[in-house]
Amino acid sequence: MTDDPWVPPVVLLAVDLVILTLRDSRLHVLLVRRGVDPYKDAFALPGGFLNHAGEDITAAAHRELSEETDLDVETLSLEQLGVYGDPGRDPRGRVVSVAYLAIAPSLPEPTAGTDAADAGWQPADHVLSGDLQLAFDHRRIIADGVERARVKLEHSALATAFCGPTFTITELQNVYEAVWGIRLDPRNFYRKVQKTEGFIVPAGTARKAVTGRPARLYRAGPRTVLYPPMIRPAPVSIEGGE
Amino acid sequence: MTDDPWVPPVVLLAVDLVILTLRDSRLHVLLVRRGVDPYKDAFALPGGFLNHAGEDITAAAHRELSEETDLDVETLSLEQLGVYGDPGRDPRGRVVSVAYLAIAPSLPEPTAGTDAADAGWQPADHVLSGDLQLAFDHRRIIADGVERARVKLEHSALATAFCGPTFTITELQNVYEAVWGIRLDPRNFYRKVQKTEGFIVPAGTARKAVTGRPARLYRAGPRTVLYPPMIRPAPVSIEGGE
DNA sequence: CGAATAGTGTCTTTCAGACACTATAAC
DNA sequence: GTTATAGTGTCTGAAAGACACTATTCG
Repeated sequence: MTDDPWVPPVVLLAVDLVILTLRDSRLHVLLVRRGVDPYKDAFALPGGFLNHAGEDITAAAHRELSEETDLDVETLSLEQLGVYGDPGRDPRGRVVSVAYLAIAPSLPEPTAGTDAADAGWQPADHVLSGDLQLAFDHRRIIADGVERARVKLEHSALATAFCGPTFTITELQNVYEAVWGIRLDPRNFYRKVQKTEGFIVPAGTARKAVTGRPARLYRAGPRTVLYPPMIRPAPVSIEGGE
Repeated sequence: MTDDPWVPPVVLLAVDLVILTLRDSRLHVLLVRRGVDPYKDAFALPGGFLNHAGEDITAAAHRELSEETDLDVETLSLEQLGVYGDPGRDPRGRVVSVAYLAIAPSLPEPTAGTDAADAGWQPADHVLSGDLQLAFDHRRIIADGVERARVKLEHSALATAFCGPTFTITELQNVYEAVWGIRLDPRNFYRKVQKTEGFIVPAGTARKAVTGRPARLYRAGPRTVLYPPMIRPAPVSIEGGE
């Protein structure tokens, strides 16, 4: 504390979106290619600064989301991931970014990019492995977003956000397998999902596959918190380091 | 959106701390009484603005924490809780606050307040029930912090952060009971905690109670992620609303 | 001895994991 | 019929919940 005429410093506030979806049973993240410096031509998360000083941060996230995807705001999962504000993360000055995690159902279209040079879905494992040049600390943000999605799949009905309005149990299982990166036994998965009351509710039967028995369709149920949770067979590695 | 030479808006960045501890087997949160407007004389979370434009946010949280408590930075749990930036949350202007959650071991001293008019531990349930006049959106932040602590107790060794360097299993059980707000069976708790390898490690035996058999002492083990997790008997209420 | 707290053993039920089996479609 | 996917039934082992019992201190 000082007794001088001290004034608190100001920062630029940005919003970044980690938008995850499933394509070909693999987890993908939406990235744009930057058209301007810094990090020109590198991949980056969709996002941007607040429009005006009075804009709500969550509203800004929704705005950026609808600018980058043609997703319905209603059907959409969007939650705050965290703040990334290391000094020096942005060479332009002190930029503090609020990251959001959004889950999108599989979209047939690659993307309807508007803002950025071009936008597209990139496989998450490819992005995280470090092969792609990413702007700022966005690789870290994506890693945090993927990990958040993994954890939320256990305790919430988030998995249904990856699916369309109706889906089969097998499709739901694909979500878990893709996000967790493991294989699950279909029989046990059926049993577990069915007995978790309110998780999914029947929505008729329909053809989904070209061959084989037609699967029943389900919609997301009213339950948002899963108890007991879905069990992730084993953490990637049992933590122990000291 | 304008096509004028637009410049992004700036915001004031603050840091707020939800510091939780156990006193008399009840969860408490550290609050200060504001000496200045706005919300003069109301209770508020310890915190403040960045010192200078280049200060790291986490560093600012550590700084505020050591200003409010005399806790060792090393032994301390501090993690980001989220961003609270609603326009209008602060009448002075656009203030965006990054909230942090800190867990403190039970301290004999009420507090060594320095910055604020006076500081003290308040029972969490009392604070959350709405009896106390709280500044800004701090009640909401505290509620989020308590909920985060509840969840983290299940999957991490956070509970040991509530205890001193050594503790008995009964003391550890008290942490779970206080934070979760339920009673646990001591026998089953012993079994569960003991077989979670690396959670706690023996640290001799010593007198803790005035009467009865002396309890063994333990220290926090190397494991930070608990797998399998501690099971919270039932969520406060099974979520279902649509 | 009794009171009080610490800690162990055991039974039962529930549930995850493994896997054999049946069901319904296209061809 | 064969092939392919959907869905059910059953066994087994591990672990949570309930709770009787023993252990070690103080007075």
